Amino acid sequence: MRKETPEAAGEQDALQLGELSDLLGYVLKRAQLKVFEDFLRCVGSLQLTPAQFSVLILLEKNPGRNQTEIANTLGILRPNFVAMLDGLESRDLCTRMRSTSDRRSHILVLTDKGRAVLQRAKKLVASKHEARLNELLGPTNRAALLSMLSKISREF
Amino acid sequence: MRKETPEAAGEQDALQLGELSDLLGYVLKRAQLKVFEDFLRCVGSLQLTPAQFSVLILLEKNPGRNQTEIANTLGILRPNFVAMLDGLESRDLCTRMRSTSDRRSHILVLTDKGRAVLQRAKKLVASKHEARLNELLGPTNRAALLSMLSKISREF
DNA sequence: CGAAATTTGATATGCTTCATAACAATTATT
DNA sequence: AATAATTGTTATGAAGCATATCAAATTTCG
Repeated sequence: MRKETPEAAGEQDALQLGELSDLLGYVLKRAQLKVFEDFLRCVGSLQLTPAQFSVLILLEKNPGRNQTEIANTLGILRPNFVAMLDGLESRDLCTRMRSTSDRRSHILVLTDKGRAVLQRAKKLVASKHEARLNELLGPTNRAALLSMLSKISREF
Repeated sequence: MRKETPEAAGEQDALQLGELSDLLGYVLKRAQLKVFEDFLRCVGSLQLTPAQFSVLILLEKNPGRNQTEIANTLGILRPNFVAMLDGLESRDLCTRMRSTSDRRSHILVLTDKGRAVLQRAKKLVASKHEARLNELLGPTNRAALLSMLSKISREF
């Protein structure tokens, strides 16, 4: 077994990233993977993925909405949202209720358990996940980062 | 057909994102999708995905490396890199050459066509893709954004 | 040296995400 | 009333991502 250093398995010398280090999309993707990874570490004990967490947050802030509305604002396609809701509903985190005004649509509501899990998740995210980012970047930089990313999401 | 405004299909009022707008992972993912989308618009005429583009860049800056080394630095698992290389090789953009020093490994080399396509891709990326980002953020902000994202990739 | 362990590229496989077409039930349009 | 559109759903396929396994080649080390 050749093991020169504890890490760097497979490379003898570090490779040159070249213009990749200046390619925003590349750095963005790498950072996003890291952040999601840490999210799962922090909130994984509640068995919540980032996508599921985002759904619960939206249900809490927007009561009375149906599947299409929630899915659309999250960029989830309606067909793919069905299985996702099945999962949340089977764990009793939310419920589909037939709308009385439009019997085609399902109004989505958080259950008490869903609300409780969401509160715990929010605390984990704030105290572990976002806190670690704050420590790494500092509050000012973190705010600037969020602002620029939001701008890209909206206007790019 | 009820069509109040040209856009916003499916929602009557915009939903509240709530704490999602302050969740770095959420904003990061949305921004990343937008950037990749634009990358494909700009360089799609060359039939290059972001991942393929990153491979070609790495091959150019790191001649004489094998599949494991290239895949590892890009975070691609070796099994998944095989089909990717098959695609690039079938389009005559790169070649696998058996190493003379280690007959297990394949040295990856850019073909002339691969080099030419890469140059054209780089120009498209610089003149259309990154230029648009520069216009949106400004050079200073863009540099700060890159710096913070790199820091997250490395140290988070 | 020579047996055992490791590495490399590859195949098979499964899971998750993402995208499209189509359908029944219901509602809106005209 | 007839037609079109919307909602949730199913089926389906492509793409990304992960693991186990394999043969060939190399390295390690008794």
